[in-house]
Amino acid sequence: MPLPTKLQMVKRGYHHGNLRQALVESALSLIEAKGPAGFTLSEAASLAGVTPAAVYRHFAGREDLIAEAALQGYEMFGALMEHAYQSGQPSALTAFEATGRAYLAFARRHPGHYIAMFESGISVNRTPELAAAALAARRVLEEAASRICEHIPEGKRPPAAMFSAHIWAMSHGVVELFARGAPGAASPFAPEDLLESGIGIYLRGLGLIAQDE
Amino acid sequence: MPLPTKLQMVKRGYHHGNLRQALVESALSLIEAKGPAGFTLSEAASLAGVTPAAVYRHFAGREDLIAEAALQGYEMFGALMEHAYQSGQPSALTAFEATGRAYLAFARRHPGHYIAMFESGISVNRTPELAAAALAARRVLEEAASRICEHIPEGKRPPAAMFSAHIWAMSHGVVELFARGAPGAASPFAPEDLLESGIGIYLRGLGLIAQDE
DNA sequence: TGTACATCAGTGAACGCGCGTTCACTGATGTAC
DNA sequence: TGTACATCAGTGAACGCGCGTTCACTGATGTAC
Repeated sequence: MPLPTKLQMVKRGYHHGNLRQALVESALSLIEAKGPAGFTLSEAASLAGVTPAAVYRHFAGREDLIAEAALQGYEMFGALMEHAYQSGQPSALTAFEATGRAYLAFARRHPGHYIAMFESGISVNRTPELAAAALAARRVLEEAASRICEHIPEGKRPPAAMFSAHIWAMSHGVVELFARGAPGAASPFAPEDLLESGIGIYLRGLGLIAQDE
Repeated sequence: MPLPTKLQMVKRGYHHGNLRQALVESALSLIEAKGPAGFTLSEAASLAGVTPAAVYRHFAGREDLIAEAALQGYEMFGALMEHAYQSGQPSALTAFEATGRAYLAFARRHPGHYIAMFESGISVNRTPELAAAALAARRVLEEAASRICEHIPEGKRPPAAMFSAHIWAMSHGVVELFARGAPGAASPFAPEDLLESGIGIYLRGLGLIAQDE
């Protein structure tokens, strides 16, 4: 008896085998290629080799499909941030910097997910599941920020949530303005360098990196 | 003979009087209310009290109308930044901080323009005119950054373009993540405070504000 | 001041299109006996 | 091992809709004489 597993997922008869996930992936490709507005349910269906009506066996509709793509994105994103954080240990500083880089790397490597999450207009409060995944991802950064705050003298220590919001905003801004759209859109600097140096200056402002370094 | 001017713009006969601008303003209201995807040419026309076909007397099509809204946005934006910059003079620092605040204020006060400019997906390189307006706005911030750079000892002085890119990114990130969408979306801090404190810490990192202040 | 005429901003009807969604159906699969 | 049957993932035809866009037109305006 030959091994079936992988082949069965690829082979197509009347039944698809794993249509739900195939649709999510088709949607991601289309979103990546044509933007969230250019994405149509029908096109995603035909890219998955299936009739538009078949989509309704797995999703409530167009929005629901995008929401699933975003959910998977948040889950990946959270996991990547967590992994970056762990790999930067034991130093609180390097762990923190690694999460900053992970943000940009995620946007670069998974543009479809990124768009579904941040540019498709679907609300994170659409389902409790989605909200939870988004919160979990944010928590990683907040946790990293709060760990690093312990190194700041108590008097001048900013709230960790504010600290992480700053970093998140800078990361997001760099991605939106310089990493997406036309490559090298508006700046002579690579987004990675921009983010790295920006975070560096910010951390220096908090007294976490020596002024004379 | 009674004074005609203002009334004629409001009164409507067969001819509108100032349809072009009325369409832009209708488009802005719709974009603000329903997002860039929810905006339709037909709806903008009927909001302006006119048949969809009439739009084609003034614009090449739907995209062209959005582009005009974005263009007017960039022009306003540039002027506001410039004004903020001037009003913060003569101190390079306060002038610079004022431009940061102006970014957020613009997004708050003119959400339709802001969306047309940054979230509608129209490219800044669509027309030379649009590109020029966008560049001019960016130049104000770069100019402010470059003036402030003179206060930094030469050795540790970052390129002004990088400096301004950081500030732009942080401002943009704060707006996107915390000022738009559901109010108070993801942070317990007011966007204004978040931006102000973030820029403050960053400037401290550059040695432009005393560490002990 | 009045008439003829050119201009052109807006009309309204029509178009083709592709969308999201529904529905009764059918064919493949897996299970019970 | 073979047959009957339940399940349900996919089909394909159809729908109503509103979109952007076009076209020949018409009515208001301003100007020349």
